[in-house]
Formats: sequence, structure tokens, C-alpha cells
Amino acid sequence: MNPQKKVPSPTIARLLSYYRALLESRETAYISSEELAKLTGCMAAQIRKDLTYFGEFGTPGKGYKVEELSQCLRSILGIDHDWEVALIGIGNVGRALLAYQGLKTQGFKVSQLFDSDPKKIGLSCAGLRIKDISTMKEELSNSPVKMAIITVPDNSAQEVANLLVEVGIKAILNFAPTRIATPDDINVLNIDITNELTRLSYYLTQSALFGVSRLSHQPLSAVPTAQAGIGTQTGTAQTGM
Amino acid sequence: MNPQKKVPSPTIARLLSYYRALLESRETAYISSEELAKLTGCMAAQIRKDLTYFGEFGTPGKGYKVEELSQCLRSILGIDHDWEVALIGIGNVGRALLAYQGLKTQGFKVSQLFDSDPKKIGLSCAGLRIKDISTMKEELSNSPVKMAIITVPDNSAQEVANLLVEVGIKAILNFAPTRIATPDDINVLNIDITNELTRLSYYLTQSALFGVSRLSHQPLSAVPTAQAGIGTQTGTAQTGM
DNA sequence: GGGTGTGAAACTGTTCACAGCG
DNA sequence: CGCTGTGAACAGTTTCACACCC
Repeated sequence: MNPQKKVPSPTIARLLSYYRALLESRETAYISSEELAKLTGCMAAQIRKDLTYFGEFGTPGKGYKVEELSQCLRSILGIDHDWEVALIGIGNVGRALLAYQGLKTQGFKVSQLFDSDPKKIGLSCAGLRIKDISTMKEELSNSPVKMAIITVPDNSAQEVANLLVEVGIKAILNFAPTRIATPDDINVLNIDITNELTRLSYYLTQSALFGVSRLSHQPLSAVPTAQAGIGTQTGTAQTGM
Repeated sequence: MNPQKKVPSPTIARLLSYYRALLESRETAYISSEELAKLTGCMAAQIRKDLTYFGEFGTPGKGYKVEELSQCLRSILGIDHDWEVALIGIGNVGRALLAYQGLKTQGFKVSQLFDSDPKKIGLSCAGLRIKDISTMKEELSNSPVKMAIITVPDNSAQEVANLLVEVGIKAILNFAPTRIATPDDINVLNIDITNELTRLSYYLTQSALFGVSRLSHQPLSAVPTAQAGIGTQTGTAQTGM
């Protein structure tokens, strides 16, 4: 709605939690930032500020129209329509994602599967045939797929990412515990489970040494980790602190 | 090593990537912050600053002793020994985690499985018996388990978290797409796949409307998402921006 | 009065630039 | 001379406080 006020990235990660809270408040017509704050665990002022990056949605004295605001958030986030997603690497993680209903529910449909293992190519999984990764370019070039999820082993993640870039994919969710380098216009988000556990390990270790540690605030997102030479990078996923 | 200079949380998330890079540089005796920067995609100055929160590890003119620094990072992060982990909720995600070798490799051993589904209780999975969640207190009270991973459905996550707190668990990795509220001394990190995909959806949508979007820098995680009323919360995992 | 929108202040984290040491 | 450690400048976010509108 607003042609570029420069939106902080933590804001984006929060918008979905506002949206989720709104879905649970559909019985009410209006909701105040204070009530939304209670539901999401954010501060009321932050919610108001986050929303003003995109427009003025509220009515002073009443709050926000639940139905209207959810519709706005849907279109801001781009989830007012489905997204087709390619899944590269059909191992344990890949299969778990395929079985995960939450993705479909939110409008993310895995519609293409790729692997490089000859033993897997040709097999069916969740009703989709696993294709040879070397045919990706042909398969994806005139498909509506715009996002890819990488669930390949560590050492082939960069290689796969290069392929995806070549194919024209602009958004990548990477589960491999490796930073992947990409051109500037590719959006990469990382989910690194081991890194998260290691952070927990750190905080446990600290509070054993000194008093309480405390993950300060949050972000899963929000906290990105490191910036690759080229391309944009984010940390593992919306982790707080 | 340093009794509380207040370490930024993104720093913690980066330490593991430094450690990983050091493992790949074991042939060299010394490594400079510049070389580490190339390997990790971070800035050299940031690496130096990050490390000084914990001590002075470098030798001017030479760099950091690879072997020594990795040992230090291991002990700072608390990964110089194994951690036993409880896994709550043995669905698709839970099973994928059980099968994921990366956890064991990094010293995280899932040693307890819990579920509430009578059909699953008693079954074996990866050599472990699935126990009734209502027996968790007895089972964990004198075990060395200090961390738990929650992979239960959305609507029971808070309930499970409450149980874990009662049992004395101080570190939780939550895969449910729900913010869970916990007391102040509990460390919670969230991994929210749908949220990450939604962020990608947002950036794709923006760059379709205006020019390039760009995930600014990162935070993996980090970009944490929202702060719960009580307890500490983080976003989904080390996401950049 | 109640609640939004918002500039200004506070805070947190990153980048720079350079003094100082090996 | 090369590279670390670090204060100081900068940048990005969050929180506050309040003017303004319903």
C-alpha cells in the first residue's frame, strides 16, 4: 500500500503473527492494538508502528476492523493466492515437509520434486514424481514455480542454489547448515536446526556459569545470521533474541 | 571467558559459523579474520569484535590459532560435550529429526520420546520407546535431559511447554507455529517454516510491485519474532535480514 | 475517554578507522 | 608490515509520549 517507506525486516516476520491472531478473533468486529498485543506477545506500540508502514488501517477510539485488516495483511504478505514451490532433495527432511499439512493450509503447494539420486528419480512421493535435478531447467522454465526449498546434504547446497538461480528462482528456503552465496536479487532464508540447538546450548551453559542468561527479545527471524558476499542471507528462522 | 560484557544475540548465532569454518581450515595453523570472513560471509571487523566479547584469542600480525580457537568456541558454545534432548510429538517432523544425522554429529542426542497419542505410546522409533507424555515428569526428573524439542500440533504446544517448564526444562526448541509463553528463565527458540515462506512471499510480492526488494542483512534467526508476555522468545531461526 | 498515528528518544547492533603489538 | 583489539561513528529497531481524531 505504501510505495516504500523502508520496512524493517523484523516487521515482516511479525505481520504473520498479527494475521494469525486476527483469524482467532473473527467473532469481534474491531480489535485494538492492545488486544492484539496480548494475543501475539508484541508491544501495542510496535504493532501500531508496524502497520503504519503499509497504511492507516485503524479507527481512533475503536481499533482495527478485524476482517478488513486480515484482508490487507493477506495481500501485503502475498498470501492472498497460492504459491507453487519446488522441493530439492527428497530425504528425511524433504519428506517431512511434503507430509506437513501446515504448508498447504497456508497456501504453499509443493508441486515439483527433484533429486540427484538415481535410486530416487522416477519414484512417486505424495503423488508427485521425483525428477532428475539435471532436468530442472526444462521443468521449471515455464512453470509458475517461484520459490524453492533446499533440503539436500550440506555439501551440495551451494551447487543446487547455483542451479536454482540459473533457472530464475528468486526465493529460496535453505535447510542445509551452510551459508549459500547468491546474486543480490535472490532472497535466501535459512533454517538451521543445529544452530538453534547450539544457541540453546550456549544459553544453558552461560546460566550454569553465571545467573540467568535470557534470550533477550526475539525475531526467528528474525535474527538473521551472516551476510554472504553476494546475495542476501538470513539466519535460521525467526529466532527471538 | 568474560564475566558478562553483554553479548549481542546475533553474535551467538555467528559463532557456530566461525566454528564450522575453522573445522574446514584445520590444515592451517593460523587464520586471519579476513580469511574467516571470506569463508563465512561475515565482515572481518565483526568477527574480531564478536570474538573479543569472550577474550583475546588472536596474535597481531598472524591471526588466530585454528586449533586453539575452535577449542575455545566449543567450550563457549557448550558443545564440548554431548547434550541429551527430549523430543515431544512423534509425527512427521519428529521422525525426520530423529533420522537427521546432523544432530548426533553436533553432539545433540535425542534420548527421550514422548507423545500423547495412545496409538503411538509404546512403539519404538530409532531404538527408543515412545513414552506417555503424562509420565514425563517421572521420566525426566532424574535424567540428564536439559533441552526439549516440541513437534506437536499447533494447539497443544502451549500445554506441552507448560509441562516442560514444570519438569524443569530450561531450553526449548519449538516447531509449532505458535508463540509459547514461558517464565523468564526459560529459553525458547522457534522454527516456523510457514513464517519463513511467508516472508519470502512478501519479498517476491514487493519486487513484483516495485523494483528489487532485497532481504537486507540477516539475523537467522534469527530474526526472532515477537516477545511473549512472560518468558523469552525468539523468532523462527537464524534468518537474515 | 479510548485508541490510533507518529516524531523523538532510547537501545541494540554493525561498520569504520586507527593505535598498538608481534 | 600485517593483523588484532577497540573506541567512536553509524545504522536499524524498538519504545515512549503525546497530539489528534472518533
